Amino acid sequence: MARLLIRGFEVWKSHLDSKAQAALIDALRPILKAAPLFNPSTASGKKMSVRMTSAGSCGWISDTSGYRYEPDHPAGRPWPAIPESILSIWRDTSGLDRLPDSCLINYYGEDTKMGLHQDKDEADFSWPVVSVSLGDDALFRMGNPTRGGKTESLWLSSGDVVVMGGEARLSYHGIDRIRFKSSRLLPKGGRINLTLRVVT
DNA sequence: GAGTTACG
DNA sequence: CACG
Repeated sequence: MARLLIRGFEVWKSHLDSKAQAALIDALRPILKAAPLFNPSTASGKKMSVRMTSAGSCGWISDTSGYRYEPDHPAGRPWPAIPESILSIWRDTSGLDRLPDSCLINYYGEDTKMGLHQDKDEADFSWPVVSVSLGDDALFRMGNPTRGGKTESLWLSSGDVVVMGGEARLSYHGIDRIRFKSSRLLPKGGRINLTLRVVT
């Protein structure tokens, strides 16, 4: 549907219809079984409210040792492969031949928030980051490449895709609020965000 | 350091 | 009292 450009963030509203969204949830089920969600902490030892896991050749990890990409789930097994249905969202929205190495899977519950941050643990910032929203609505905040200054917020809903490339690739962004049970995609409520990245 | 809160 |  509509494509908005806000501070360099490319927002594809309603990119995925409800059938495609349901198919993605089905594709995620075996991944979450093989690589269960875990509750990370920041480098300073504070618990994050989001729960996460990954698919792909590497996954983003945060613990008291710091932020990095690892080839294995904390339990020791390699991350599951990224399903074709997810790779095809990357192709459609990025238009690139190169595929992402990593798909971070974040689960947001009723009170989960994600503070303003940059995605900067990747080797080459010329590749965009693609973010897929599934489930409950989320208030997304978009800032600037440096801390401070004005920000703009936008409600993201299930099926929306955000592409962070170019001037927005290193821009601060975060999630301020979840409208719990605003969507019926996940019967128990909550939001799943998929973040696709070229890491290496 | 992807956290939390105060404050205008 | 919601927002930045």
